[in-house]
Amino acid sequence: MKVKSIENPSQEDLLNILSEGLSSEAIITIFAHCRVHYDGRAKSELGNGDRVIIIKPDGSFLIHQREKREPVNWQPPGSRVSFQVEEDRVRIISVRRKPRETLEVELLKVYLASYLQAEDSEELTLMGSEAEMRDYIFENPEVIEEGFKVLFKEKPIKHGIVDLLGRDKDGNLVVLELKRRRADLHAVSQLKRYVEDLKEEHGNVRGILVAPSLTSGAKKLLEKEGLEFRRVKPPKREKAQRGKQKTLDSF
Amino acid sequence: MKVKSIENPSQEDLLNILSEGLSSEAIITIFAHCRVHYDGRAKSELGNGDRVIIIKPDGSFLIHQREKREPVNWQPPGSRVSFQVEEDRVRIISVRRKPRETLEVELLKVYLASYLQAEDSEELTLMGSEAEMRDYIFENPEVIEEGFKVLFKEKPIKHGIVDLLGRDKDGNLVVLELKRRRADLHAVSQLKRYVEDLKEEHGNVRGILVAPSLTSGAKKLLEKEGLEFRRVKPPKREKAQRGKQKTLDSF
DNA sequence: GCCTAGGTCCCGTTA
DNA sequence: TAACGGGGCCTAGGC
Repeated sequence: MKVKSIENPSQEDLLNILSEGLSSEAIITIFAHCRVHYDGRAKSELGNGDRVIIIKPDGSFLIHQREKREPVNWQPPGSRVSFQVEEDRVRIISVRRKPRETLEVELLKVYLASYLQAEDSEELTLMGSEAEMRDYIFENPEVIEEGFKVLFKEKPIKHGIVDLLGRDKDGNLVVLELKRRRADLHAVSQLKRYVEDLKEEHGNVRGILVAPSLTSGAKKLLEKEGLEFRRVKPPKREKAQRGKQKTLDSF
Repeated sequence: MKVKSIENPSQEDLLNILSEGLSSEAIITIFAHCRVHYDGRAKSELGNGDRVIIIKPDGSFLIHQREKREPVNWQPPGSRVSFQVEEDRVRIISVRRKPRETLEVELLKVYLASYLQAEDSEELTLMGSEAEMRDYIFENPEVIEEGFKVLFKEKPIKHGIVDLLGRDKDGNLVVLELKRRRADLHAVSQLKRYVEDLKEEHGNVRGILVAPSLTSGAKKLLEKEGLEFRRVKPPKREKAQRGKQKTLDSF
């Protein structure tokens, strides 16, 4: 039986769903009027209301209100679930170690208890990421400028990791910072950090921000710092297997 | 009737749940074997598998696999849901405008269709945020150092917005960058940007990173740049109503 | 485990 | 609306 659900379950029904769901590695979903307490990296309280609660077999724990994409409270994968039974109510507790965090849901009224023994071996294939942009430029360095050659992908330097490092036709070192979406002040600061880092050991170093567009503030700071911009949109292409080759030569 | 659920629903049952759920502003939850297509800021494909699908009345749309805290596919609040009926299957489509994004779920087999007319007026109260840290320092500037005085909270400068701006006992301008958790390279770059910005118009400017700890790389860069560190942990205290007072004086 | 950085980030706030 | 920065961010990839 792949799925099980009980509307307005008795306490016994609820405990059965929870035990069976947990032991069979199912995804458990509960509709309930509840209250939530969290303490860990931060601390929170949520008063009584109707929510959707999801417990996954990897320990992920989600509590959703009727709005927003984000769960109002949660626990990340690896957390351990248990439950406490009191006279008239059930408490679900999830504990994470390192950092220590506890999430406690007090179930005041359960409208629906259910689980699904999900079989799913598929993984998402995503197109249009920064990683694809990087591979695209690696293979087509001329989209940056004529004569540009890539030396390194994901190259660790003194303070950080550069997306792409290469040389222009005049032999200058060139740092590329890629953004899949509109680049902001943060992106410029990041690029500036890399350029200053490399300038300490090499002569002239150019920094180019590569993105579909720039925020107004990013443009101002970029120009003030003598950095450059190239407009490139992330390609939405099927990805072939990407080789791990990272270096062409010492520089 | 606050909740409704049907196991292994017929196509008619399923369409009823969807229509009723959407029109009554309920949270809809479906257990289904499905396939998913997304196109928008990026593009993705997800092959057949069992998932939990949640549709909220604000347009939020979540598709969860059996692992991870994050939905494998989603649509943010404000998206518009519709469905298409074919001979043997139902397709749920969610469209967002600005940017244009579409999410399409092909339901191959539905194990459970349900909705909850959730009533919930409670909001989360969170303790231990950076905002609380800021207020704490604003009220207790001596935790930074003896003689330190705050001038501005959340002060916009030329390139960015400074968390706290003040003066030390010698009259030097002091920029504080706060982090509620261990500060990294990014935080140092951010602080450096603010300090360089203010140095252009004021004489000596000190930059202090205020956080519970530092990453190794952040420490190295901080020292190299002549910036400082103060160890402060975010307070987990109940928040009173926070005044909006931001400035004490021109500087 | 720590560090570094991306994300279809989401989200709130402000000009 | 765009811009800016926080987040209990989460997640992936190195080391």
